[in-house]
Amino acid sequence: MTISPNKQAKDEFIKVLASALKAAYPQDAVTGDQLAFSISKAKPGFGDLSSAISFSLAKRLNKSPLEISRSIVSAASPSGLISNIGEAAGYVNARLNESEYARLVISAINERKEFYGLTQTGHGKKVIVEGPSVNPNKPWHIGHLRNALLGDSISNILAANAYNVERIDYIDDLGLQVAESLWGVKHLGNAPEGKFDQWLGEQYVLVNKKMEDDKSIANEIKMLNEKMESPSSPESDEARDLAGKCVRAQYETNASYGISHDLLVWESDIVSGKLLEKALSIMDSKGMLEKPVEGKYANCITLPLEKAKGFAKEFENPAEETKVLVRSNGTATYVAKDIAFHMWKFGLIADPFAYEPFIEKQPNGKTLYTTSASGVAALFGKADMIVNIIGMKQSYAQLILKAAFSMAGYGDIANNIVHLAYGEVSIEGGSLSGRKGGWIGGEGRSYTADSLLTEVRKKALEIVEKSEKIEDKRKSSEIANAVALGAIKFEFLRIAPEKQVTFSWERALNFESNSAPYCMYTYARSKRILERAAYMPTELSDSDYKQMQREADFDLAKLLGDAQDIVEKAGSEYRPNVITDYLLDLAMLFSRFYEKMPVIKGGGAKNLRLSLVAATMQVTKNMLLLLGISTVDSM
RNA sequence: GGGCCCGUAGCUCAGCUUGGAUAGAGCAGCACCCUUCUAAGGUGAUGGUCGCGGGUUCAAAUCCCGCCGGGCCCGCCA
Repeated sequence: MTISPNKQAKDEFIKVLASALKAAYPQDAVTGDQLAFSISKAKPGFGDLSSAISFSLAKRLNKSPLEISRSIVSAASPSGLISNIGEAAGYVNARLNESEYARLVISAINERKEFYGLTQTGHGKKVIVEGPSVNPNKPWHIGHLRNALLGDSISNILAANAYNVERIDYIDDLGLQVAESLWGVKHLGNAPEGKFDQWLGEQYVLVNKKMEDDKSIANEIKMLNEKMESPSSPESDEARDLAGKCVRAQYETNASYGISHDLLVWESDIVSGKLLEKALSIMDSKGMLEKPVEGKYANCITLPLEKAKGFAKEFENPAEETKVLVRSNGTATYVAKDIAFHMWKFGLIADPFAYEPFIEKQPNGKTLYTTSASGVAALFGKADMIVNIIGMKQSYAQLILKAAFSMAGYGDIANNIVHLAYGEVSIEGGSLSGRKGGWIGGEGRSYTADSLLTEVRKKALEIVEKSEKIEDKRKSSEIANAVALGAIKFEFLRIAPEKQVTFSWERALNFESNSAPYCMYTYARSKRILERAAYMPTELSDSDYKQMQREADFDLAKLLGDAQDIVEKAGSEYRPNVITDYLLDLAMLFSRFYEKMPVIKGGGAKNLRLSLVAATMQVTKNMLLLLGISTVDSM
C-alpha cells in the first residue's frame, strides 16, 4: 500500500529534523512522534512544511526558540523530497523539492486512478451505518434528506477507508404514527392518489387535525396500535402492508437521489423474531434489571441507572433514576427495542431473521434486502462498529443504549457505537413537523425531498439550456439533473453535522462558488482542455518537471498530494464537510491555475500542465463521489 | 434542578479534537477582466472586541472556570 505523498514528505522532514537535533543537542532525545506532532503546513511565504519543535524544546533546553531553530537549521542536511531548510521566528521551515514531489503525486494519481485517495485505515472491519429510518407514513422532508445524505456520504467515506460497510434502514412500522395513518386510511374515506408516501402523509395530517376536535379518536388509535403489536394479528398485517407501500414510495425518493441501502429491518420483525426477549434475558443474567411489584413502576421491567453514573455526566444527577424497558401492559419501549436491535447488530443474539429481496436493483446496482416472515438466512449484522445517523434530539436515548452495553460488561461495544448527532433542519419561521404538516409548505412549494429536487432541477435546466458549450441538447435534462443533485447534496454536506440548519431557497438555488456546480464546472473545463489537446497519459521526463512554476503549478500538485489524508480525516471524524472543504480549495486553486497558466499553449510546460489537469480531474471526481455527486463532461 | 449542541465579517459557513507566524472562504455591496484552453469563472479593495469576563501558557478563536444568548433533551411517546 502506498502511503500518501504528503505523509512521505512529512516523514522525510522528520528524519532531517531528527538528525539535525541529534547533532545539535546530542544529550536531549526527541521522539519521532513529538516531531510529527510539531509539523504543519507552512504559512504562505514560509516554504511548504513547518515545525514548531523549537517552542516545545525551549524550556527543557533553557534556550530561546530562535536560538534552537537556528542550531537546527545549521545542523540540518536536506535530502530527498526536502530541498531546503530555513528558519523564521523560531519555526523550522522546509521547502519541498518541487520536481520530485510533483512526480510522486502525479505518478501516484496516474497509477491508482479511481482508487487514489483511498486508505487502508479500516482494515476490512465491518461497520453498520443506520439511517435515515424515516417513519413509514409520510414522504421524506428536507430534514430526513439531511439524515440520508449524511448517512450515504459517511458510508462512502468509511468504505473509502477500507471499512466493510453495511447500510441498514430501520423501519418503525409499529409506531403510533403508523397507527394514526392506518386509522385515517380506514375512516377518512379518501382514495389514494399520486405518490403514495405523499398521500399517506397528508392523511396523517388530516387525522391529527380531526383528533383535536374529537378526543375519542386518540383512544381508538391507541387500541389499534396495541393490536398491531401482536404478531400475526390482522391489524399487524394491515400496518405492515400499509407501511410497505409507503416505504416503496419513499425508495423512489431514495433512487432519485442516487442513494442505496443493503437492508431494511422492520420493527415488526424484531418483535416476531423475539429479539427483545433474548435481549432481556441477557440483561437479566447480568443482574441489570428490576421487576417492581408495587409503586410507580409496578409490573414493569426496568433498567436502573445508578450503575451508569460513572459512564456519563447525564446519569450523575438524573430527574429519573430508572428507565422503563417493558411497560406494565407488556409492550416494549423504544429504548428496549433499540438495545435488542443493537445486540443483533453486534451478533450477541443469534440471527432470527429471514431475508428476501425488496428492490432488485438500486442506483448502486445492488439488491435491497428486507427482513421478512419468509425467505432465506443471510449474512447481515455481526458488525465490529456501529454508526447511527440520528438527530441530536435522541442523544439521551443513544446514551442509555451505550450505557446499557457498558453495564452489561460490554465496554468495548459501548465504545464502538457512534451516535452521529446531527442538528435539526428548520425552515424560515417554522418547523418541519410531520404531524402538523409543516413540510407541506405553501404557494406550490413544499419542503419534501421530492419537491426540492423538482425545484432545483428546474432552475438548473434554465441555466443549462443557455449554455453554448453543450452541443447535444438532448443531454440537457441529464446534465441539469446531475447539477441539481450535486447542488443539493453539497449544500447539506458542507455544513458540519452538529450545526442546526435553516433551509433557504435562495441558497438551495445558488450554483456559484462554494457549491458542487463550481467543482463540477472546473471538472468540465478540464475535460475540454484534455479533449482539445488530444491528451494521452505519458510518463513525464525530468525536463518536463523542470518547467514547473512554484505558483499555481506546484500549489496544485501539493494540494493533490493531500487527498488521502483528507479521506482519512473525514472518516475518523465522520464529517463529510472535510471533503467539501477540500474540494472547494481544489476547485479554487484550479480556477486560478486555469486563468494564469496556459496549458495547451504552455510551450515546454504543456506536458506537465496537461498531467496536472488530468490529475485534478481524477481527484475531483474521486472526492465528489464520496459525497454521492457525479461529474458531467460539459455544462 | 441536571445534561448535550451551537455562538467567528451585514448574511451562510471553515478553522477548535492535537494551542503557535498577519483568523480563512462564499454571498451581498464597490472597482475591474471575455479577439486567448467553458465568465456556473478570475483579479483588487472593503468588511472581524473570534458572544462576554476571568484563568493557564513564552503563546489562546482553540485548553480550564464562570456568565450571557439560541436550540434540544431528561416519558410506561418514538
